[in-house]
Amino acid sequence: MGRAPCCDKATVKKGPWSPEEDAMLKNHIEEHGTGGNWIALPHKIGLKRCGKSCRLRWLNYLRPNIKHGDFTPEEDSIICSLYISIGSRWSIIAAQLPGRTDNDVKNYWNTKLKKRLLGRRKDQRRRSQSAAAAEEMPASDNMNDAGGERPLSASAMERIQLCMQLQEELQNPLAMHHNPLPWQQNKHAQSNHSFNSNTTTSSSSMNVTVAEHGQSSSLSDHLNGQLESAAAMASPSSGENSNVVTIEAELQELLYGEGNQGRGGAIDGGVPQVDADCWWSYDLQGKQFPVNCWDFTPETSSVFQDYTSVYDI
DNA sequence: AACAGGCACAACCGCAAACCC
DNA sequence: TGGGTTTGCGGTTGTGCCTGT
Repeated sequence: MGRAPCCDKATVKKGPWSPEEDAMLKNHIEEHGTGGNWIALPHKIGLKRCGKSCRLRWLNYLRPNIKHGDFTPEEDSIICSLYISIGSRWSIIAAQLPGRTDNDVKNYWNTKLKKRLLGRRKDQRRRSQSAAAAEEMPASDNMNDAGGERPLSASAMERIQLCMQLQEELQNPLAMHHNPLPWQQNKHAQSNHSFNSNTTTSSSSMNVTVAEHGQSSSLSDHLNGQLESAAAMASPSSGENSNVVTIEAELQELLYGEGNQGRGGAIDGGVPQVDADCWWSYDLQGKQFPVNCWDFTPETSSVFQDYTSVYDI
């Protein structure tokens, strides 16, 4: 017995929405609301669409106040800083951008921002192919004794890579001249951004504060230490698991860690940083957002080793 | 001019959480 | 409290347009 389908796939229409379908859905929702049941809605108005499809169409396209078109540098900055902080929590990131949907933000990140930040489009393909080839190698070639471990998620890999690049930029600010990070393009913006979620999650009391600060060596030094350790870990002479776990713990602590809350996981040197005492506070009607949301778990350590090798760390 | 590959965006899929009875 | 249903989310895919060769 599998999971029951949410709709009858045989009779449900798929693919792009026609203007007529849009009009039907929009008119109905504007007049009657969703009725609290997306599954029943298409049947009610005679649309041959899955309820989920209707919901998505409404939220991402038909809903009032949806903003289409180019993202502003401020929005770029918000997306980048939040992505580095919390990863691919697109709905949360989108909640900080009035009129933007999670799908919009996700697409924008995947097609533009990511490439702009990483700045290694061509190179990346070659490397990811190498990584893919490496994944296909027998477990004994590719994994440590633990075996059968899950690979890092793509977003975790990206965040590692972004942190790596960030570290490089902090070491050599001039290197950013040709490919500045969005927040660096925006040097003259106000020194503090305070975002309040008041859009799609209007009941949310989530607050994220991102500030720009002057250059400081603390994070740069700290990152240096982490990355040197990572390089040492990746070298053939130091493949012990205990080292790997230590690196992970330190990296995690540096970026998100419990013991680090006093300094708020701050990122200095012109990079948006989250507010000190509670670098990422999230309280949605009493629900606490997990602080350590980077899926960089001890069980992924061997893959981290692979990563450091593939990316020439 | 024709073709191939890249890119951007919309839409779909499957899973897990939330909700309801 | 447990099971079924619905919703929300993130990842992935499909498709049309653009660009380079």
